[in-house]
Amino acid sequence: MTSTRDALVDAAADLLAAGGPAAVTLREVGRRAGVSHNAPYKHFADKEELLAAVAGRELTRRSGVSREGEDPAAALSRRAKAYVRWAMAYPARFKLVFGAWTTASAELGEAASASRASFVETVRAAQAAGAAPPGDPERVTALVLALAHGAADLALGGHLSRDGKGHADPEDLVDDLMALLAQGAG
Amino acid sequence: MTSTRDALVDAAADLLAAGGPAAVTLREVGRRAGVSHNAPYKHFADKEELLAAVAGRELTRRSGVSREGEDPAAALSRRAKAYVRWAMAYPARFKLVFGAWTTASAELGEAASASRASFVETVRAAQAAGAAPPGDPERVTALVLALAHGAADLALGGHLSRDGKGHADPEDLVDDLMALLAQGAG
DNA sequence: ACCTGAACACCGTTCAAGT
DNA sequence: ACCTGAACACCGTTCAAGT
Repeated sequence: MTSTRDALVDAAADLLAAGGPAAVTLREVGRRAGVSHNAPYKHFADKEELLAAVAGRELTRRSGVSREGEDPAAALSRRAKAYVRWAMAYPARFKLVFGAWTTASAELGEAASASRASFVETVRAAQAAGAAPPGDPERVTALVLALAHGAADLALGGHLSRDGKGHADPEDLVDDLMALLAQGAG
Repeated sequence: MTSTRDALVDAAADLLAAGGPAAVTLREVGRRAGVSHNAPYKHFADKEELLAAVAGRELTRRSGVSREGEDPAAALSRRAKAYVRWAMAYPARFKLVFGAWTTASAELGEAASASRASFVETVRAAQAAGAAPPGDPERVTALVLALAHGAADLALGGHLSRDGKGHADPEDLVDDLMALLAQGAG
C-alpha cells in the first residue's frame, strides 16, 4: 500500500535509471504511477522537488554501513571504492545527487551530512592506525572524496585513459591515493 | 566578417555563460545571430553538434601554455590550480566540456588529446625533478586531473566543506595532493 | 549553398473544476 | 485533501518552399 507520493518517486527513479534525466518527464511519471500528468503538483512544488526526493532517498539508502573490526586502512579503501563503483553503476543517480540544488531539501541535506560524517570517522580511524597522514580529518576526507568523485566523473565521460596508454580505471586511482596517504603517514 | 556559423557558436557560448545549459535554445541562438530559429540546422546536424563546437572551441583556447624555465613542481601545481580556477569561473563550460558526448566531434577529441598530452609532459618534468613519484606519467597525470576535477565539481555543487569545519577549497586540496606527491617521490 | 515560415509532437506549469 | 482535463507558452526538429 504505497502512497501516491511514493509511487511518483519510484516512477521517477525508474525513468532516471532507464533513460537518463531527459527521460524523466512529469507526464510519464504520472502515467506510470497511474495518475494524471499533473497530479505530481499536489505532492511536489515542481519537477526539481520531485528529483530532490529521488536523490534524498538514494542517499539515505546508500548510507555507509560500518563493519566491526575491519582494518582501518582497508575500510577507507573499501569505502572510497564503493563510492566509485556506485557512481559507475548508477551514473544518472550519481550526477543527480551531486548536482547543484536550488531547492534545499531537508532530507537531501541531512542524508548528505550523515553520509559525510560516517566517512570522516573512517578517515579518523585510518589516521589513528597510521594509514593516513595526520591533520584535520575533515580535510583528508575531502581529499579522498574529491579524488573518488573526479575519477568516477571523468571515467563516466570517457575522459580517463582514452588512448590505451597509462590505462587506469577509477579504482586504480583510489589505490594510488591510498598508497600516497600511507606513505605520507609514515 | 564572421560567418553565420561563427555567429551561432558565439551566441550559444554567450547564452551558456549567462544562463546555463537551459538558456541555450536554438530559437534564441538564431535570434542573436540574426537568422531564423532553424538556420542552425544548415550548419549543425542538431543541438548537440552546436554544443560540441562550443566545447571544442573552449578547449582549444584554453590549451596549456608552457613557460620557459619554470620550476617543474611549481608548474604542475600551477596547471592543476589553473584547471580548478577555470572550472569555478566558467562552470557551465566546464560541465559541457567534460560531459558524456554521443557526438564524436573531431575538434573536441583533438583538443582534448593535445591538452592532456601537454599536461603529461608537465608531470614528466616534475617526476624528473623529484617532485612526483616515479611510474607511468600518464597515470600520475590521471591522478592529478581526477583530484582537480573532483574538487572543482564537488565545490560547484556546494558539497565541499558545507559546515565550516575542515574548510578546504579546491585549490587547498590540490596543495595537499602536491605535498603527498613530493613526499612519495622522496 | 543557405535561409525562411509553417507545422508537428513534445514539454513544464497553471487553472478552473470535480469528489 | 487529492485529482482531472483543458489550456498556455514554450521547446527541438522536419519539411516544403524560396533565393
